[in-house]
Amino acid sequence: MIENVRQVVTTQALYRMPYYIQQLRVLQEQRIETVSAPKIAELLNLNEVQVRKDFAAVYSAKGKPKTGFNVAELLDSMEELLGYNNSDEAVIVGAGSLAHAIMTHEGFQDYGLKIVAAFDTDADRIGTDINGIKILAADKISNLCRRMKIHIGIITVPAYRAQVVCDQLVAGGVLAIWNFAPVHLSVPDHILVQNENLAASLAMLSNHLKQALGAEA
Amino acid sequence: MIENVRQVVTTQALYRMPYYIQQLRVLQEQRIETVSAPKIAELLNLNEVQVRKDFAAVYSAKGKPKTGFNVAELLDSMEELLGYNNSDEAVIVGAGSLAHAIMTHEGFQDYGLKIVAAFDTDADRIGTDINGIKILAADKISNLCRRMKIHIGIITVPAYRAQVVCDQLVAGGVLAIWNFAPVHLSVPDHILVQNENLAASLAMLSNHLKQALGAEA
DNA sequence: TATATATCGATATTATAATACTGATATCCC
DNA sequence: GGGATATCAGTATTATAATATCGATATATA
Repeated sequence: MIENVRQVVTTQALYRMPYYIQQLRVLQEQRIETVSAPKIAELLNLNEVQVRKDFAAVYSAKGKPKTGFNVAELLDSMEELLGYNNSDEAVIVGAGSLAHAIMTHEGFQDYGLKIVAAFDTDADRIGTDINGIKILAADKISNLCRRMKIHIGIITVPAYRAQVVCDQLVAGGVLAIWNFAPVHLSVPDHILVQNENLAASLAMLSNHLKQALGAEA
Repeated sequence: MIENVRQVVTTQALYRMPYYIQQLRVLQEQRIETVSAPKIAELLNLNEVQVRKDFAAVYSAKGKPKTGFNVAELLDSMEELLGYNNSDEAVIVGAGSLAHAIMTHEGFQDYGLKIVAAFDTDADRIGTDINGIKILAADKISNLCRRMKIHIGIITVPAYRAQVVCDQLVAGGVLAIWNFAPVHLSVPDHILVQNENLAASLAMLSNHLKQALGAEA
């Protein structure tokens, strides 16, 4: 039996990866070739050991005492891990202003996301296009996803529509869903739902403010 | 010495709150007056004990065996906790398409967020308005925040500008920052930075896909 | 060339969050 | 009215993630 030797990348570590990548790119622009875990930890306000472990999880080569890690190689393996090199095709459902923002956001191509179709139910929107991508009628979701072998669906519809849309995406063979609607979606076990919960973030802000202002009083 | 008896609300619990609220509202619309922890757990695909503990953390009254919790009261205390009732004023910096999406998103008022000013450096944008809110020159950030006693700053500028903007907000007395730029921001200890890390979410999706498609092959 | 030191990887410890378990109790149903 | 049972609250356990510690080693410096 072949054991998978490489350490598993934890959810939390994955969340930190984009920050490492961004920081490593800055260092690379400054022509800095090696960097130590403590240095990165200082820059990103993290714990040194945590950084070293995160690196170990994605970068099979070793760091050198007194020197640290090779910036270019680290960057490569992280970008590889996050799939920045091979692009995943996605569709987006709900062609409102949030969809517009996502579709015109240039960064996402660099991150390996390519939106190939958009859907809406609003007759006024169907047939128009955003950033060169045609907006199609929502009843074509499953069909198109299946035909084009789409694996990612992005949901930016209102809460009450989200589950229906989700079901259509799943029926179309989508394997991962990026959900911007503030609802829990029920899906089969093998499907990943990544919730972009803006309301939850706001909850954090609000709670912090309450504490901060309350303590003051 | 007075002890604070109420259980502290953990970060993770706060994240779940908006989902509870959404679900409770659905139940309320259906004229359902009480609900049990196991029922909510089933609907949101959570653990029953977790739900009960989350409830206990925000709702000082008790649930009843065999019956559960009062939907309306639970909802009230959660909305109170998250500050949905008293609205926090905020400014947004970087008037691009993401800012547009946030400013036109109607839900946020309900969540107690009121955006009162927008800033940009682009001369073409300054003086125009989004959704009735004037776009001002970015060099006025600190001043306006201080004058209007703004406590929340939203950052939607490109990565390389984010730290500068952040410093201006902090200088203006802002206490909490909602950061959509994919960079780590350095701030004094008492300031909360809530990162809306879209790149990290994408990383999750991508990683899941790699696993799912890899296993298949 | 010898010594000091920054950093490494590995292991141990601690903190935080999730889940399982247990006895008590309000409601339901016969 | 008297079980049967769903649910509760509280406590115990387990899982996960973060941090501290320690011996080993590559580089720098005297």
